[in-house]
Amino acid sequence: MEARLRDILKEHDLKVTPVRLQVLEVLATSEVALSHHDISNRLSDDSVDKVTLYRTLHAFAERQLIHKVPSDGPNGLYAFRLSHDAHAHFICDGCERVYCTPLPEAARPVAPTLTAGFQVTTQDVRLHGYCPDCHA
Amino acid sequence: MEARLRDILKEHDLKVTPVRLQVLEVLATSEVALSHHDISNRLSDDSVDKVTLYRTLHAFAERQLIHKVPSDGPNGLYAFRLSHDAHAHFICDGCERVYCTPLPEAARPVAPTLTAGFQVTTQDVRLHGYCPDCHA
DNA sequence: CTATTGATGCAACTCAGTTGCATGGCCATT
DNA sequence: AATGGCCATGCAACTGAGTTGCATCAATAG
Repeated sequence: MEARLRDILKEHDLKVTPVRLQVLEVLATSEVALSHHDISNRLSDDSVDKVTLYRTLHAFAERQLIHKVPSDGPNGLYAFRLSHDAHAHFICDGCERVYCTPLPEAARPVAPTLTAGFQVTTQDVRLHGYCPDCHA
Repeated sequence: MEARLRDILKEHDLKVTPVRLQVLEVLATSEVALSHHDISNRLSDDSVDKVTLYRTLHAFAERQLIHKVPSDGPNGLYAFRLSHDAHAHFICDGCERVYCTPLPEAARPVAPTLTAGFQVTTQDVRLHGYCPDCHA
C-alpha cells in the first residue's frame, strides 16, 4: 500500500514525505470529496500544521494528482483524481457529501451553440439528488 | 425602470427599500454573475453596509429572485434569475468572469445511470472556455 | 397617522485561507 | 555513508469573506 503511494508521488515529481503519504492515503481511499477540515481529522497523527496541509493540497492539485471540486458551500473540497476522463460530481442534498463519479460517454452533454464568440473547451456536470444513505 | 423593479420585489413578497432597488438594478442589468464586492462597487451610493448587502442577497436568493452560482474561487457569486429553465454557467478561463446562459433543450445532459441508490433530481452544467473579450 | 414588523447599520466576531521566515528533512552527488 | 542544496514543514501573524447580536429607523397595514 505505502509502496504504491510512494510511486504515485514520485510519478508526479513530488518528494516523498510522511505528511504527503498520509494525506494521499486519506484522499485516495475516500469515496467522497474532502475539505481541509475533513482531511485534518482523518490524519492518524493529527499534528500536521494547517498551513502545511494547504500547501500539500496545492502541490497535489498543481501536479494533477487531485482536483478541486466546485462547491456550493464556503469551503473548498478536494478529490483524488482517478482518471482524466470526464466525470461528474454528485452532491447529496441530504448529507451534503460530494461524490466524484465517472460520467459514461452517452451521458455527456453536447457542447451547446452559444452566442457567437464564446469558445467552450471543457465542461463538467453537477448532479443534485440523494445518495443511498439519505434516500427517502 | 424603477417601477418595474418595484413590481419584481413586490411579486416576491419583499419590502421595497432604496437598498433593495439599487441592488436589484445592479444584478438585473449585469450580464455576468457578481460577487458581494462587485455589487458593492457598482452601487451608486456606495454607503451600503456590507452586512445589509449580505442579508439582501440572502433574502433575494431565498425568494428565488437571484441564485447563487457555484464558483471555483473562494467567494460567492450571485446572478439574477432570468427564468426557471435549465441554464448553464460559462466560466471564462481568461478573465474569470462567469456568464449565466440559457441551455437549449438539445444540449442538456442525459441523466446518467449511476450506481444503484443514487437518485438525481436536478443538474447543472458548467462550461469552461474563453469569452469574446478573451478570445485568442 | 400610528403601530408593528422587518430592514438597516455598527461593532465585534468566527473561520478559511495566505504570507514571511526560520528550521528541519528528503534526496542527489560524491 | 557523509555532505550539501533545496524544498517541505511549522509557527506566528495576517487578510478577507461571511456571520451574529443588538439598537435604531423606515416601509407598509390598519
